[in-house]
Amino acid sequence: MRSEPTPAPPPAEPREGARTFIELARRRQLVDAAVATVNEVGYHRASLAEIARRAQIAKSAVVYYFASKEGLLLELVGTVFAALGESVLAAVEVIEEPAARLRAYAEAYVAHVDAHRHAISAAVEVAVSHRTAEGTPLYLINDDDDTALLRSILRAGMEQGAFTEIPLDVATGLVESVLDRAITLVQRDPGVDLGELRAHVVPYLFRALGVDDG
Amino acid sequence: MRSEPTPAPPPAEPREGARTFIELARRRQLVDAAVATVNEVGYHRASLAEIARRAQIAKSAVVYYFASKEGLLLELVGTVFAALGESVLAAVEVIEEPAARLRAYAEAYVAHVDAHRHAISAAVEVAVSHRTAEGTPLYLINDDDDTALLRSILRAGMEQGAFTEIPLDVATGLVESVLDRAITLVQRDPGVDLGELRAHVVPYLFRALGVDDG
Amino acid sequence: MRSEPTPAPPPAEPREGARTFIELARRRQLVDAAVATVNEVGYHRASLAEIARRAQIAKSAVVYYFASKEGLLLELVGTVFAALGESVLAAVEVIEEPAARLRAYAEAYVAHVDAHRHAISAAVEVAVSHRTAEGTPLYLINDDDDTALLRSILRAGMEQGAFTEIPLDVATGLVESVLDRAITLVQRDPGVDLGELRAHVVPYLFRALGVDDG
Amino acid sequence: MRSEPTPAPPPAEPREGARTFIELARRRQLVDAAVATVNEVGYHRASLAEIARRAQIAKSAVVYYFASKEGLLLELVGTVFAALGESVLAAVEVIEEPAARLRAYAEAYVAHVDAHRHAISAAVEVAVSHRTAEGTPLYLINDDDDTALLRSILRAGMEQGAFTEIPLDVATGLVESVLDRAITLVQRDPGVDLGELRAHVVPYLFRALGVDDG
DNA sequence: TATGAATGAGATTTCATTCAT
DNA sequence: AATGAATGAAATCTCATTCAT
Repeated sequence: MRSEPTPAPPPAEPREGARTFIELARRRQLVDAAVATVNEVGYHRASLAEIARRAQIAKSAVVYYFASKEGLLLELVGTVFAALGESVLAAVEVIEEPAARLRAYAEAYVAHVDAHRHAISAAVEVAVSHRTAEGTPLYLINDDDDTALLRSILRAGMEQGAFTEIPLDVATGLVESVLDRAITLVQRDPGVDLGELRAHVVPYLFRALGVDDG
Repeated sequence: MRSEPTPAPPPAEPREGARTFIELARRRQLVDAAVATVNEVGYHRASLAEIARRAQIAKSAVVYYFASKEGLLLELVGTVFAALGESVLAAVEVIEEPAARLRAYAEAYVAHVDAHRHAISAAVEVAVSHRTAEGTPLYLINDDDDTALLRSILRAGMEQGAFTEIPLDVATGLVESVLDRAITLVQRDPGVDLGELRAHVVPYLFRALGVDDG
Repeated sequence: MRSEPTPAPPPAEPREGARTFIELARRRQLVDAAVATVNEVGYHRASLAEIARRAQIAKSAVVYYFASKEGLLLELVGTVFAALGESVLAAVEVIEEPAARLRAYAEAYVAHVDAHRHAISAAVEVAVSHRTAEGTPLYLINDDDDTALLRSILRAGMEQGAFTEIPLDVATGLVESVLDRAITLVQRDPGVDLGELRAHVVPYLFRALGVDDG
Repeated sequence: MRSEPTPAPPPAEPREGARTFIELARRRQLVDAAVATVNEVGYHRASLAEIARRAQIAKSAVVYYFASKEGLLLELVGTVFAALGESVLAAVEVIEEPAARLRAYAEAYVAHVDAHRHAISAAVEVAVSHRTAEGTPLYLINDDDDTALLRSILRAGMEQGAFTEIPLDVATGLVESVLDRAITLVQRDPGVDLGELRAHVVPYLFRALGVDDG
């Protein structure tokens, strides 16, 4: 009988595109539950069952909203780092002068980590631990995007003579490492007080980069 | 009524204490295989089967020598970080002056990471990803020991006025973060050239700590 | 105490009996989608979701119209084989003489398979693969009905001495097997050309049954 | 530490190559259990759990001996059809003349199906129902191999004028279809008596192929 | 000293079905 | 008339560990 196979229209279940209000709420709720789970039991014990239990929902509902566990984890990592990126961008974009931009960047970065420590901790642990089906770790995906802003600040500063000349990659990496100290601390102790770090990190960076902080 | 002279206890099971030569060789072989496995497939796919296959040994032999998978992983992390500690200690202990000691420490640290990148990468991934039965991550175990030497160098430098005054914890953490940039790099790309980093890391640290490097 | 005139019962649920036009259209649409799905991904991956996606309809609508997945599959198999039966019946019923009836039967059968290969392929795969809740395969249901016409032709032919004497069951089965070669071919390759088979199948059957095809 | 990753030696668990006696026994036992399961509940309800239950073994043991459920099924199909192939080959290879070879082929084929009806039924159902990960049905794999012998017999017979001239593909397919009637019968009723079929199938084929069976 | 065999717990994922709207 | 949301059952597979030898 008439059966001309139609070439598979988009799936009827929630994927991409227009999302219901309730769907968005559920997705947010599940990402939150995933953050909590990773923080409490660690990435590799954060099973769907554990996450679903914290969200008070059935395991299969997680798969209903995200196509797979990996889908949920990628959303977690994506949204958390996107938020961090937006924070620093908002702080930096209104400023012109390189040293001031670097200060704004660093302060916004550490402040954001301080304010969103649970989410950041979880996202970093996932990014470090998770591997895609082909074995690629997440931190290898979109590597440049994340550091592009910092790199551009440092480049401008060196070109204008405001910062000591150091190979751009080295400088970017070292500044990033210093800022990531905040992450390391909240990962080790979610209740840690970042006050002292926040007080000293900008002077430390300024000295390291030879900024004349008169 | 302890009168019957109890016969000497049976020779220790391959656990602690006196270890035969062959046993030590096997343990080293297994740690090597674990390092290779973690580097190739990542911590959370580094199963006993995968490790045993690389060691060309039976899965059950791993348990025979280490009692559990966790035993092997702890040994891996322990030996790798002990070796790093020994490298820096050897480099530092013949020197007196704080700035020179810091230079020696930093150079030895990065050189060791450079030379043992596979082992370091694996150990760090395990330390970050693994959790004990109680859920404790490995990087929380013996945390202070690892930084004690660096902390003492920095303390001395500040007391003598060679380094800028910064809260000791903050300073230690920031220096550590900078040095760990080497680890981040080899984790992202096992073939990376650390030359530029090694050339600039000490000047960077010296500036950051206000060392007068005349 | 039946005194209150009970109001007319609500219009029948979309089950049996009078069916609205839209309902019939939906059912046909869903059967078509099921045929396409089975052909594309095979019976045991032809899930409700997959079928509904091809019909551009919600999964739950399938259940709404057919009560269960099995209902849809039974309808698919039923309608497809009914159509085949009608084709051969129409071809045969205007003819009297056994050999001519057999020729008409065979030609109509293979022609129908040729013309409706997608539907036939799917129906056969479902009939072979599906089991009811009690474990009965579908090809065991209504077995005799399908072969009754062929059997009657052969019986008449043998009684009249037009066909070689063979036990009726054996003869019917062997003729059926030969005709089903057409189905096997379209199942293996939906694009196959049945021309050669159609040219040779009747002579082959006539020889096998000893028909004097002068 | 020393970690030159060795390029993954063969797995330590039972795969290919040298097989223990006990391993061979287990594999045979599991194939038998799979045959029984498929016959009793049908292909697509023949789960690992069901198979393991019949073999009185743990589910995971099935995966221990075959790498996956598919591995077991492929072995089932492979061994069953190999045995059928060997039966007919042994019957045919001592004979020269085409008509006699065809008779031997047909009789051996049906006799083997008769004698191994359970295994054949299960293998056919699996071959029809199973799809590989890419969606290919099993009956599309190695299609030619199975019919090569029959085809060569028919070709020789036609070249020598012993059989009616029919396109080789058509002839081979039709003979196969006729012989497969035996399979259809045992699939429909595992206890069926094939006596009548066996008595009439060769004369039927001989007539169909125009063999002068004086 | 070492291993092959076997297992049980748990992980992800699929899916038909239910139900309120 | 139709659907989105949600679920529970079951399926395959992974894996550390145990044990007799």
